Amino acid sequence: MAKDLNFVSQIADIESDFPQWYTDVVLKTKLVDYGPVKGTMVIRPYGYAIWERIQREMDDRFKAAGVENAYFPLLIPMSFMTKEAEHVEGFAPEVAVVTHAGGEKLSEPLAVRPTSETIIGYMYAKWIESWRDLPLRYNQWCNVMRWEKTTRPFLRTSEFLWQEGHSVFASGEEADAEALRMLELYRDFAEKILCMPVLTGKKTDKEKFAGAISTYGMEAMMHDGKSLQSGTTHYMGQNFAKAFNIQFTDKDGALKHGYTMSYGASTRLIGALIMTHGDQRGLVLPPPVAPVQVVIVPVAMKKEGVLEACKALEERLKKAGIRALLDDSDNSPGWKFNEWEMKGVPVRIELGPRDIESGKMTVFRRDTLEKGDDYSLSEAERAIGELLQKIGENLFAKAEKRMQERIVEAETLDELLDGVNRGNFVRAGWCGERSCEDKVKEFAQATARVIDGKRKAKTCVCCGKKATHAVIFARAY
RNA sequence: CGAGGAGUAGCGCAGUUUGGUAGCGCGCUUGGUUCGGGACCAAGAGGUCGUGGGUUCAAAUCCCGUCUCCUCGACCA
Repeated sequence: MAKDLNFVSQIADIESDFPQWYTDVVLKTKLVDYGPVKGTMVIRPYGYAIWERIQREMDDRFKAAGVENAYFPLLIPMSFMTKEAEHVEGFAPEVAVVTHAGGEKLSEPLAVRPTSETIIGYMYAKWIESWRDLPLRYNQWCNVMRWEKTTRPFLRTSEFLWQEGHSVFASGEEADAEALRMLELYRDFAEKILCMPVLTGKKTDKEKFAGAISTYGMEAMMHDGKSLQSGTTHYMGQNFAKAFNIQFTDKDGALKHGYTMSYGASTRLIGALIMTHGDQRGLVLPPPVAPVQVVIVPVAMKKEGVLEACKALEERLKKAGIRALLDDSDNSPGWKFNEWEMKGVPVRIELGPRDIESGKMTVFRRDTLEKGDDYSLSEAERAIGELLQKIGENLFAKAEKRMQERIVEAETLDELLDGVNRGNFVRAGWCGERSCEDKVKEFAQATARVIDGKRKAKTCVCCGKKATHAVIFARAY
């Protein structure tokens, strides 16, 4: 019989050793492996398939919003990086620079893009002449490089994949509205596709993007109560337009600078969904992004008719648009159960002689770990389709409930510290002063994640003066 | 970048204190029996001990350098 019933212990304990749990899960489920260069990751097929699902869903939404895809070069002249003062200050420490090529020293060093505002600004300046050229809204799917001190697969890697959208508008109001509109697009995506509740809102000046007027963020609560920024949008005003001479002749004949905004979401989203839904057995993948939505495990595979029935079921499900996979490998059924549970497949169908004889199938849900055997084989497409839907809704509801239960209020620094120590998000008043924000960080190792625009607060949690905003504070990844 | 830990077969580890033939479990290959929660038997393959140097008759083991990974801080999608 089972030799190693404790196989689950191969994964570190999710409650007491969450960071190690995360590392164990991403490696053991073959989402990623480490590359030979510090901080780089190889995204393996199972992980990349999730990214492809994310790309497709998000890209559809961008296109529906009127954004076009393009591609800009990886290498950026260093002189571009220095044109916007705050931008260069923010990114300089983490830029990788190419100094040699073709066996010779380059006359001008080239930055490996950490983000593409500068090179895109340069190109936009060439393309924009008239108000008729606006708004200009392009997006690119690409890799970027940021030389980070500490790295972790998906969460923070030296090189990562993302999309970056860059738009120019004739007015600041339009550009800022677009930043908010894209933030809502991200939220809708996170909720519907990743089944992940998020908090969205404006960032404090301390947390905003280098060179932006306003930064908006989408924050999600991870299993350990820490926050993960999962997407951001930025309104730059005319900062970049002036640095790169993005000008247009307006309807009134006057030459004006455009207003720019940008937005990005990265492979970090994969880390976010792992740390939102995962449990002690490993991954729990939301059906919309799961590379395999249904795994079919034959029982007593060699028995007459079993494999045939499994294959027929796989074909039917595929035809119904469900990503089904028949595992006809030589491993024992028990081994397959555990393996696919670790890999987070939302639904497992066990099909053996007993099921086939009675015209039923045994169905296991990854989210609740419940197993039912009263599913009619003849209605598999409908039943499984509905179940996948239900699983997605349940994952969202569970995560949403957990997050709401763990948003607490604080009026003093001690309460705030106590709140984050318990793994909560803490909503508190803030006077708007940088010094108070810094002090909160020093005192509680918590940062302002987003400004909660829907709530009011009376007094600043730090200095006790009149609060200008209610802010969500949390420890963050 | 600061503090701590770790690199020995694909994976997990022992061996290092006290230098002396490279070990174990799982996995892998082949054949057979199995299959309703990580099956069993038999036979096999697989390692420049992260890497560079040094000490020594002799280094996985001692010394110096260096690279990578993990955890915790400071910085970030």
